[in-house]
Amino acid sequence: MLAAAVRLFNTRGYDATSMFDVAESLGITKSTLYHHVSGKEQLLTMAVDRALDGLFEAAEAAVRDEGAATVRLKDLIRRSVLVLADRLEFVTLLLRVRGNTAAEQHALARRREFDRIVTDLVKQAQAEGGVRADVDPATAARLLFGMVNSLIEWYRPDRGAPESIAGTVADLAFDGLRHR
Amino acid sequence: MLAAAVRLFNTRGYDATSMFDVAESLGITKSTLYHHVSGKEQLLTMAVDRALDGLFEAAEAAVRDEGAATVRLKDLIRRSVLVLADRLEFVTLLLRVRGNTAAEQHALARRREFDRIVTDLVKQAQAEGGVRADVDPATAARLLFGMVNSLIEWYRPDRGAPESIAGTVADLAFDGLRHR
DNA sequence: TGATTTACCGACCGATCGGGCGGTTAATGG
DNA sequence: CCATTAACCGCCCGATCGGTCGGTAAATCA
Repeated sequence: MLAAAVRLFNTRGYDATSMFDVAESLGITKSTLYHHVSGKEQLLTMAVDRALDGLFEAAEAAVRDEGAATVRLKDLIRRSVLVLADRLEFVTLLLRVRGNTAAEQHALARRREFDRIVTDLVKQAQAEGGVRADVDPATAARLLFGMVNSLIEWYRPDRGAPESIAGTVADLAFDGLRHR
Repeated sequence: MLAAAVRLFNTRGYDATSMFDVAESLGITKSTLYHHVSGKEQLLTMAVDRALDGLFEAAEAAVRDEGAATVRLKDLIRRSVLVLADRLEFVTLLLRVRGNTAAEQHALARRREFDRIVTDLVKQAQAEGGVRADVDPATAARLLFGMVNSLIEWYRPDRGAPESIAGTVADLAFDGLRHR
C-alpha cells in the first residue's frame, strides 16, 4: 500500500497525486484507504523515514568502523549507493521533499545531519592525507552526494547490479574520469 | 513577474503554488496576473526554456569548438556550472519537472537530448584516450551531471564565485578526490 | 480633446481536493 | 452460534484551485 502510494507520488508528484489516485491504483475506495492510513502526510512520513533510516545505518557504520577515514568515506559512498538502489522509490521521494510541512522539515533536518556526518568524514580524510586538501570539505561532500543521489534520476534495476554501480561511483569519485 | 513565480514554484513546489500566491507576491490581483500571462503552465514553460536555452548554448559550443574531446568535455562541465549558477532558479525548476503535461514532456525530451550530447562527448574522449575506458559513457555522463546539477540544492551566490566552483567541479570530475 | 488601448479589479464558476460519517459485509474468536 | 472486530463502501462537506467575465481607472495617441 505504501509502495503503491510512493510509486504514484514519484511519477506524478506528491501534490499532484490525490488520495483517490492512490486508492484507485490499489483497487479500493478512498474510504477504505483512510481506514488503513491516517492521512496523506502519514504516507509521506513513512516513506521518507524508510529512506532516512537506510542512509543513517550506512552513515553510522562509517562513523563506527575502525580504519582510515579515507577508506570509511569510500565505503560510505558504496553503501549509500546500495541503499539508493535498494530503496530507490523511498529515497526518490525523500530527495524531492521541499519542507512545506512540519514533517517535511523534520526530514530536511535529518538530511542536513547526514550531510554533516559526510563533511566530517571528508575533513578527517583530508587530515590523514588520503584526500586532497585543496577543496572545501562541505563542497566536496555535496558534490560527492550530488553524484550519488543522481541515481534516483536514472538508475533502473535492469541497468547493472547495484554492487557494480556502487564500485563505479566510488571509483570515479576518488580517481576521477581521466585516463591514467 | 516570471522571476517571482519561479521563486515561489521552487520554494513551495509548482503544484503547491497557486496563482493567487504568485499574484499576491507581486502586490496585484489574480485577474491582473491573468491579464499578463495566459496561464500557470506558460510561466513554467518560459522558465524551463530559459534554463534549457542556456544549457544548449554550452552544449553547442562544446560540439562546435575544435580541439580534443577531452578538453571540450571539461569545458562543457565548467560552462554548465556557470549556467546553473547564473540561471539557478530556472534550472532548479527545470530539474524538478516530472513530465505530467505536454509542455513538461517537451522539456524532458530536450533534457534527454542534452544527455545524449554529453554521452557522445564522453565516448569521443574515451576513443582519443583522454578518459578512462572502463566506465560506460552513459553512466559517466549521468554521474558527471548528477554532480553538476546538485548545485541547485546547495549553491548560493555568496558561497564563492561561480568560476571558482566551476573549476572545482571540473577538476574533481577529472582527477577525483584522492590525494596525489 | 476625444477615442482607443492597456492595466487593473471584484465577483464568480466548475472541478477537484483531503477528509469524515453512517452503514454494510466478511472474518474471527469464545 | 453469536458477538465483536476489521475491511470495506457510497455519499457528502468545506476549502481551494485555475481560470473567466464585466466593468473601471489610467495611460497613450490621433
